[in-house]
Amino acid sequence: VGRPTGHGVGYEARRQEIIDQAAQLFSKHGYAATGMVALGDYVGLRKGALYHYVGSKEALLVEIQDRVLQPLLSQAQRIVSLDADPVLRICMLSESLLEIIFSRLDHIWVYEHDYRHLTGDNLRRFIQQRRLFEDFVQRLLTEAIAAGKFRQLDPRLATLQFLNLHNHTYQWLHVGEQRWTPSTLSSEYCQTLLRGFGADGADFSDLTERVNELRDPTAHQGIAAAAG
Amino acid sequence: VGRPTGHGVGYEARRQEIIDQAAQLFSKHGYAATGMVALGDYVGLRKGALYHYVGSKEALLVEIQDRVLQPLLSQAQRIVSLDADPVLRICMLSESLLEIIFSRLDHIWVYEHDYRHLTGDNLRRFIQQRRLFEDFVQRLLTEAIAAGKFRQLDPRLATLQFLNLHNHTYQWLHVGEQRWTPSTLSSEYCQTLLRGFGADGADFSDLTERVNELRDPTAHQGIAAAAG
Amino acid sequence: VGRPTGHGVGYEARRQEIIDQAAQLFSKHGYAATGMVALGDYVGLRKGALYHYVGSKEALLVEIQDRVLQPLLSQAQRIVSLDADPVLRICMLSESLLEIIFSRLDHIWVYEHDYRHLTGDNLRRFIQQRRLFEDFVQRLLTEAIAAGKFRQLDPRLATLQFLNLHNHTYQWLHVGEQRWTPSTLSSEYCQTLLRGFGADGADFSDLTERVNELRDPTAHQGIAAAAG
Amino acid sequence: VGRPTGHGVGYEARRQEIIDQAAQLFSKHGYAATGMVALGDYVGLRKGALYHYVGSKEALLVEIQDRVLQPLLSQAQRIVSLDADPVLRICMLSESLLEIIFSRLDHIWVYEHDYRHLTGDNLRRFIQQRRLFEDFVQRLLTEAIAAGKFRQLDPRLATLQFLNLHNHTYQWLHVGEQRWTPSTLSSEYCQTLLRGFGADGADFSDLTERVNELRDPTAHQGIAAAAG
DNA sequence: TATGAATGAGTCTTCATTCAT
DNA sequence: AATGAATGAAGACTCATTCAT
Repeated sequence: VGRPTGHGVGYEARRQEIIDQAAQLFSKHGYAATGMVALGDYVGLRKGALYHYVGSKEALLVEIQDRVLQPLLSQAQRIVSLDADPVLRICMLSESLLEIIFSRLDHIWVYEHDYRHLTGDNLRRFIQQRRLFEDFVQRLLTEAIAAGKFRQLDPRLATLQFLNLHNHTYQWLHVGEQRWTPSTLSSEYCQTLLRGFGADGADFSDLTERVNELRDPTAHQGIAAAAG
Repeated sequence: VGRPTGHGVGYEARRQEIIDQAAQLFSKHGYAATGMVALGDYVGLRKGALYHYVGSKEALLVEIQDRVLQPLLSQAQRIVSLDADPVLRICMLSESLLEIIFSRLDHIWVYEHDYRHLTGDNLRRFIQQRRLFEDFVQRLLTEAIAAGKFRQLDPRLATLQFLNLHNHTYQWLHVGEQRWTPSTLSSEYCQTLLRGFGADGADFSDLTERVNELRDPTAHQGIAAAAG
Repeated sequence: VGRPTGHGVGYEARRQEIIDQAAQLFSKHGYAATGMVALGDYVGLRKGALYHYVGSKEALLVEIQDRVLQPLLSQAQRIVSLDADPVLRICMLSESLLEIIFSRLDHIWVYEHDYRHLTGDNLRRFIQQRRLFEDFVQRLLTEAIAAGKFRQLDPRLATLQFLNLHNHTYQWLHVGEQRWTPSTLSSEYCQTLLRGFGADGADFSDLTERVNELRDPTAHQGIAAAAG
Repeated sequence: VGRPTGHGVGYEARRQEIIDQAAQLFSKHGYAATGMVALGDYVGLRKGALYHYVGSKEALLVEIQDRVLQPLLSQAQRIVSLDADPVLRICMLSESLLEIIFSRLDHIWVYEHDYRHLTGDNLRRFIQQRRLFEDFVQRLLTEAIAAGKFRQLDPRLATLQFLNLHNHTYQWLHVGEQRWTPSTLSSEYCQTLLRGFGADGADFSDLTERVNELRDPTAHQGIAAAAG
C-alpha cells in the first residue's frame, strides 16, 4: 500500500505477520509484560531483526489498535449512513461489532486492555477515534428514541449499556468459539437491548430476518480487510 | 484477621494502607508497569521497607483480588440465600455489585485487568472463586426462568449478559462520579435486563421500591468491610 | 555536602571514587566509547549497582565537568579580583590553570573532549560557564593592554592565544609528569606570552618572584577541594 | 593513486565524497557516536552500499587522518628543506599549518579528537607520523636557537608551545570564519612566538613581507591536493 | 553497484528481590 | 521497623558488519 521504497517483496507480508503474532502475545501476557526478545523468539527472528519491521514496541501497539479501530469506524459509518429504520441499523451495528470481536479476539484484547500504554499523540488519537465510534452508536440510539421506538432513555446511558454488553464479550469468548457466531450472539444481545429499551407496545419480532437481508457481503472479512 | 504475632500495633493498619495505595497505582499504570520503587515513593517508604509489609509484588496483587472477591462472594451468597422473588434478588445482586464497583474503582480495575499476572495456585484460586460468583448469578437467573418470570433463555448466556453489563462499567466510571449512584445505575441496568429477559406480559414495575425495602444496612461498607 | 537523606556514611566517598574512576576511563577511551558495564567492572560494581551512585551516564559527565569548572571559576574569580598588576594576575591565572590541569589530567581530557555529548540544559550551562572563564581571562588581558603593558592587541585574539597555549597542554602531558611542574611550566608559558604581547620596552623580568609571593596557599588542592 | 582495478569511472570520486562527508559527520558528533546508518543517510546511500566504498568504519577514520597527515608532512618537509632563515621557515610552517586547519576544519576535528579510536597498526602508524611532523617543527626551532635568533630555550618545550598555539585553534574556529585568514592569524601567532622566543635585541619586523614572497603557490589547495 | 535482511554483541537503564545493619 | 547497598536478569533499542540477491 505504498511503503517507503527500499523494501523487498516479502517485507510487507512478513511485517503483517509480525503484528499478528505480536497481538497474540500481547493478548496472552499483556503488552507491558511482553518483551521484544520474547516476541522475537515467537516470530523466529532475533531481537535486532525485529526492528527492521517495526520502529518500536509502541508502534506495534499503534498498528494493532488501528487494525481494530479502522474496520470499526468504517463499518459504523457505513451502517449509520444507511437509509433504514434506526432500530434495524442498531442491530446491524451490533452484528458488525461482534464480527470484528470474533474475527480478531487477540487484537480486541490488546485494544481493550493496553491502550493506556500509548503515549502522547498516539494516545490522543486513540481516544478521539474511540469517541468517534461511540458517537455513531449514540446517534443511532438517539434516533430510535426520537422515533418513539425506544423509551425516553438517557441516550448516553443507553450507549454505555450497548457498549458494556458488546465490548465485554472478549473477556469470556474463546478462540474457535463453537457455541455462538457473531450473528447468533448479536441476535441474543439485540433481543435483550430492544426489549429492554423498547417503548411499551413496540414490536421488533421481525428484525432478525430484516438484518439478514441487509447484511454487508464484504463485512465477514472483518479486520483482515483493513490489515491487507 | 489473625496475622502472625510479633508485629506492633500500627502494623496491620499500615499494611492495609499500602495495599490500598498499591491498588491506586496499579489501576492507574497497570500492574506490570508499576515498580516497587514507585510504590515505595507513593506510600512514603523506601523500597526495602515495603517487604516488611508485603511478601512480594504478587502477594500485593493477591490481596487486592481478595478485597474484591470476598465482599463479592459474601454479598452474593447472602442475597442468593434470601427467601425472596428471584427477580428481586437479581436486582439486589446488581445493586450490590455496583456498590462494590463504585466504592473501589481502583481495586476493580486491577481485578479486571491484571488477574492474568497471577501465577500458579494464586491464579487457579482466583479463577475458581470468580466462577463461584458467576454461579451465584446463574443460579438466580435459572430460578427466574424456571419461575416463568423470564423467557426461555440459555441461562449461561443470560449470565454472561448480566456480567457484561455490570462488569464493564469500571471502564468508563470516574472516581467521584456525580451522575449516577450504585442505586440509580443498578435501577437502569435492571430495567434493561428485566424487560429484556422478561416473559411476555411480565410486569416488574414495582421492583425498585421492593429493593429499597430489602437493602442490607451493612452493604454500603463495600470492600472496606472485608479489608478491615 | 548535604546529600538527600537516606544514604549511608560511605556513600558519598564511594560516589566520589566512582566519578574519579569514570573520569579515568572516559579520558582513556572517550565518553561515547565507554560503556557502563566497563565502568562497573572497573570500579568493582555490577552494572545495576552503579545506578545507586549515579543517576545516569550523562550525570557522570556533568559531575566531571563541574569538578573542572568549579575550581577553574573560583580561582579565576579570586585572582581577577586581587588588587595587583594585571600582568601579575595573568601569571597567577596561568599557574592556577596549569595546577588544575596537572592535578586532574583525566578530568581535563573529558572536559576538553567530551563536553559535546552533554545535552539540553547541561550543555547550555557548560557553555555559559566556559564563557565565564574566558571572560575572566579576557578582562585581565584588556586591563594589561589599557595599562600600556601590552601592545595594542585584539583582546579576543589575545585571549584565544592564552587559552590555546594552556588548554592544549593536556594533549601531551603525562600522568606523573617529571619534567615540569605547574609552576615551572607556567613560568615558561608566561615568558612567551608576556614578551610576545608586551609593549616595546616593557620589562617583566621580576615577575616570577612576585608570583611566588602572592601564591594562594590553598590553591594546590586544585580540583580535590571542590570535589570534597 | 592506483586503486585496485575493477571499479567504474565514478567510483573513486564517489569514494572521496563519502570520506568527505564522513569527516563532516564525525567532526560534528564524534566518531564513536556516529553510526554507519547515519552516514549512509547523509551520503544518500543505504547502509550496505557504503561497504562497497569503505572497508570498515575504522578504514574511514584512517583515510581522514591521512588526509590531514599527508599534506602536513609534505608541506613541512618542503619548508624545512628550503634554503632560508629558520625563523622565516618557522613562519612559513605556521601559515601552512593554519591553511590546512582552515581549509578542512572537520578533518582536523577528527584528527585531533578521534585518533584514539584507531587500533593496532593504524594507531602505531598515526603516532609515528605525528611525531615526524613534530620533529620537523623541533628541527626548525633548534636551528633558530643555534643561530642565536632565539633565547636559550628547551627545544622540546618550544615545540610544544608552537603546537599548542596552532593545534588548539580548531576548537574555536568556525566554518566560514570571516575575521581571520590563515595568513593573518599566522601573522599574529608568529608575532607572539617570535617576540616570545626571540633573543634580546633580535628584530623580526620585516618578516611578514618575506613570508609573502616565499609563499608556495600550490599550498592553498591544502588537503584537497592529497585527497585527489 | 546497490540493497534489504539478518545477526549478535552491544547500548543505557530498570526490575523485583535479598540482606546486613 | 526501616533502609541502603547490592545483584543479576531483563527492559527497549542500536551497533557495525555480512551476504544473498
